[in-house]
Amino acid sequence: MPRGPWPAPRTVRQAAELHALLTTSGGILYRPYAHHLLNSAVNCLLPSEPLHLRYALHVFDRLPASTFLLGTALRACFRAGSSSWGDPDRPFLLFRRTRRAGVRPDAFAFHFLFKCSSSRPHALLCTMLHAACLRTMLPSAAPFVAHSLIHMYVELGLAGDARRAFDEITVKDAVAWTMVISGLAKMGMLGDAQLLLSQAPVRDVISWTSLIAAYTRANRANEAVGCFKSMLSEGIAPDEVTVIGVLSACAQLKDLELGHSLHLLIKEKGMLMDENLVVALINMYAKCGDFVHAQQVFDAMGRGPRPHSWNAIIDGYCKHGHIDVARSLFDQMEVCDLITFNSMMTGYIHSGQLREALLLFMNMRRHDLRVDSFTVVCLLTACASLGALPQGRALHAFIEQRLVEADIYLGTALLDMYMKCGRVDEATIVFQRMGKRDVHTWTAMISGLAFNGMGKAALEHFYQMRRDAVQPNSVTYIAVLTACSHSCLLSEGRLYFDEMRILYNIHPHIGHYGCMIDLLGRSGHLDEAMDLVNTMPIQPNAVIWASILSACRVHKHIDLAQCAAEHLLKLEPDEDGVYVQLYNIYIDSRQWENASKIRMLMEERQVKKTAGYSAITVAGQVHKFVVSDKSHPRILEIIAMLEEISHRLKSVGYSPLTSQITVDVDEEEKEQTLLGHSEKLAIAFGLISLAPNLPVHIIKNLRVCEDCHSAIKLISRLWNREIIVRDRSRFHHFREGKCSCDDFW
DNA sequence: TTAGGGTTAG
Repeated sequence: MPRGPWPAPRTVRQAAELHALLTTSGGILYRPYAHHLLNSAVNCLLPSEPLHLRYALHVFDRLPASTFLLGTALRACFRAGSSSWGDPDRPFLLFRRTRRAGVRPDAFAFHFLFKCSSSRPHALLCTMLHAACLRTMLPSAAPFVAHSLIHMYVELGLAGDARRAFDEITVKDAVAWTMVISGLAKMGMLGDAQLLLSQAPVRDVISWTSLIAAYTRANRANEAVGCFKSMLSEGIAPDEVTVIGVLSACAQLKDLELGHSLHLLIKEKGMLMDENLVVALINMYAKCGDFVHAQQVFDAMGRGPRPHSWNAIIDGYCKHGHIDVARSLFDQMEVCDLITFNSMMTGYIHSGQLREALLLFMNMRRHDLRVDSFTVVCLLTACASLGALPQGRALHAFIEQRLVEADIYLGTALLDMYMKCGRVDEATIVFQRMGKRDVHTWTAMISGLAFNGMGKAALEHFYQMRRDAVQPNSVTYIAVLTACSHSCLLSEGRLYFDEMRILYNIHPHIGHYGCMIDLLGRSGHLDEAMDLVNTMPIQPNAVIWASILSACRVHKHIDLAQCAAEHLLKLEPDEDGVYVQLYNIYIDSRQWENASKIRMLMEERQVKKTAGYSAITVAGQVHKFVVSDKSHPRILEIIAMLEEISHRLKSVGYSPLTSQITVDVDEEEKEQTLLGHSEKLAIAFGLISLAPNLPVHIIKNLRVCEDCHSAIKLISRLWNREIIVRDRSRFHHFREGKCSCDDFW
């Protein structure tokens, strides 16, 4: 054992040698110098293996308790705690043991205890440590203790406690101000953070930056940019982190001009282009649709092995519909992560390529990626638009088994899936079980009820939403007005259409006008509907003229129908639906000549009729039928069932609506054509293959024809079967001879 | 032995 000063160890090996000396040479341990040496040994050991740290703590256990060593040991625990092998209880056990030995903890001990507690969600423990600290010392006496105390409460999301800890400090230093402001901002208490910022004696780059980032995270990009401007006007220079936050706000606002000027600022100031800044820049350019610059930054900096910048540009391409470019980048990636897959899958889903999305999902396993709630939300969205109920249910089971953490997005996507599959009861159960509901959740519920023809229930949910103090937004009002129009609730619709402006300052856009015009048209107030078309501040679009056209058909208003059709044919000359609607109107009113003119016009313009189909899922397999389809392997049984249907329908006085068929064939053949409609084939197949207690669930790409609608009502009664048909724009729930749409669709 | 802010997917 050398007598002179022993050099502080620099390597694990030197530290181990020192440990050996310290533990074998007895008396030296009691000299303060040994404590310093031990301390530097721990510094060497900390970033190395868990075994070394355990050894160091083992040595602490055998040393006589001292304030100094407690601090060092707690620091060791804290450093270890950030890795997976740290024992979370150790610091608190150490603290208790030393206190029992009569040792008074000092500021450093409390500092590290608070730091250790930040990662443990244990509010009571924190309060007890806080109280112990106050009994021993004043946090203000050592500013860093006050800082770590605030930090601890912030990390645990305890805003009130963080604020109290701050208020307790008698002499508040600049860091304490910054910490409480950034902490409140991080917890989403933006109003409080903003107020404190205005009261702070010094506002530095960090407090401004945290507020900017928090506004951006809360989707309040305008306010984030506002903060940035105030910060500049106070003469505070932004740094890299500030710029990242503002770039993200620019991406949200699609403010390319500001984004580009920030890029210039980065170059001018020679800011460090680290990965985070590169990601933020690429994201800004890509979200603004400036792929020339996005690609430039990406090619210069982002093509590294790590996926973050790839993710930013891939998501940008997906969001702008350039799925193929995104996919080609995706295929070039060496390392993908969950975000890459989720972005790509979302891209595919939004562009309607559901199969590709599901293939990617299958691929995730090969990359050893665990599915998370984002992924499940993507898949549920796909199930919802496909109407894939069994697959959606499988995902629900996956959630119930807690294989993925459920959050508010997941709950909303799940209830939306059930709604879009026509399962109002299951959607309602999901809704009722959700602990937290935001405006999206309520809107999904209201719009789901609306499309399923339960307008009154939708409005009841709207009242309840407001009772729960959730503010409706523009989309909520679309759902509310849809509920009114699908259930013909005219006076309610009028009320809400006016109310949204007065109560919430939401100005109606084309979608709201569309719902209102649809509602007026359906209720037979075609003049009023046309008044609104003529007086609204926006040019009417195809959806609006299509509503007028359908209302004209129901209310037999030929002249107006012609006018609406003319507008539609100008706006969407290739859309077959318009021709078909107008054609049917002429047929209904027996204007054969006009009808054949429409037919000729279609031929002339080479407009092709979209092939109608109906799909039904049996035992996880989707069966798709087109009109007069003979391709199904069980076609003989299906035909036999169709004959039975025809026979039983006629026995209760039903006569097929053959007037809709204009082809010059005999009545028998017309009946056969109607019987071969895809929805009837799908229902016949459902009746022969599904258990009698299961509802028959059909998904159709076009509107249900009138003959099928009447026939299905009767089938539901005769077979005592619930039949659900999702058509192009709504749901029909057939039960006991009635339909939820009240024959209005 | 002591301190604060951040990006990409629904």
